Amino acid sequence: MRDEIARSEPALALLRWYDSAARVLPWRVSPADRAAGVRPDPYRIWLSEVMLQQTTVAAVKDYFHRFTTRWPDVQALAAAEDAEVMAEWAGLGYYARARNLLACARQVTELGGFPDDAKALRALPGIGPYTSAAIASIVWERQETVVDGNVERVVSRLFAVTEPLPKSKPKLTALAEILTPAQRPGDYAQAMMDLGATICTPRNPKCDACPLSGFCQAYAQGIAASLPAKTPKAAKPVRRGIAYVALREDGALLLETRPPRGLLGGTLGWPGTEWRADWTEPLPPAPPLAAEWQDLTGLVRHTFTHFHLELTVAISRVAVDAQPKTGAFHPEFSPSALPTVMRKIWEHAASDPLFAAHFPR
DNA sequence: GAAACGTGGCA
DNA sequence: TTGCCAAGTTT
Repeated sequence: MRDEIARSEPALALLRWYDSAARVLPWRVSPADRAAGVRPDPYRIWLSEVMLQQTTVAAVKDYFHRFTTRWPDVQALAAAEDAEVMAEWAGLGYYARARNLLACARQVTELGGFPDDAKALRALPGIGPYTSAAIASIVWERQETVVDGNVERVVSRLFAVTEPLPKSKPKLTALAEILTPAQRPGDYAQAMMDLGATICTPRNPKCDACPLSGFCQAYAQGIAASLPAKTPKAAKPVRRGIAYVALREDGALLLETRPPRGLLGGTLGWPGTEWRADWTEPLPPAPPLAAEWQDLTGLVRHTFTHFHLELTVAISRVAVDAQPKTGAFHPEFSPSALPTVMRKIWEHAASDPLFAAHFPR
């Protein structure tokens, strides 16, 4: 029991800090409102947590607003078309999240609501160890421990864990679980993440302003900024390919929905060659229809998680009766419905005189 | 366990 | 310009 109390000291200090310093976020219930009995909306917490996976708060905010405006509850989202959700997600990245989001919404609707424990949440598509703990603690006040990048950083510093990630992950998780209080586990989880985002930052941590500095072994040793250590990542290879942008005489553009799995799975894009690292000169063309293709000067560059991409863009204007081998002509087209790499290709093509008349900038 | 999976901001 | 980093999950 004495150990329990001792362990809870950092948690209590953190919660005191959170009560006065909690960030205001569109999906969050303030600590004061939470204390008054306001329960967060599981739909909004779930949606925000999925959007926030490997993604900054700044990048998420507009998407969260558009999603909740268009689909105010999980039943509305469950009834949406796949293509509508993919288009609304376009630009946010990690598109498996959008596919799993919709699958999850449909399962939850079938179940009649979100499960109220971590294990059942964990069984849903797109919900892993982190997200299940986040929803269970924040929404349902379960004593579950969230372990995200923030928590890994905070805990590795508190206990001066010098072993590099990802090998140290089990140790960090165990330490984080010890810290988690039985009271206010949801506010505690959010406080840990706020602390990591605003005070215990990756670079130049603000230890002078940290409510936990008195408990922090890395601070005491003067090594906070160097933690957590991480195993170096492999260098990114370069892949190359050709993208084809066909403009029909009536203004329609040739697009295809990519296969439902893998890179950019289920998103809209321009037809093209494969993106290969073992390219030969010149790259064998693979146009989606027979036409006079004009190679644009310059390259479209884009970097994914594990490779750099350099694309040549070929454009053509085709007759209204043109029959593509792949994809379909879209009379209505918005660049915002494209993932970023495809939007870059569009920007490149639209700047060419052949297209510029149709799409004044 | 390792690799695949996006994007934008920052030093 | 380049590499690191952000509220991870799936296979």
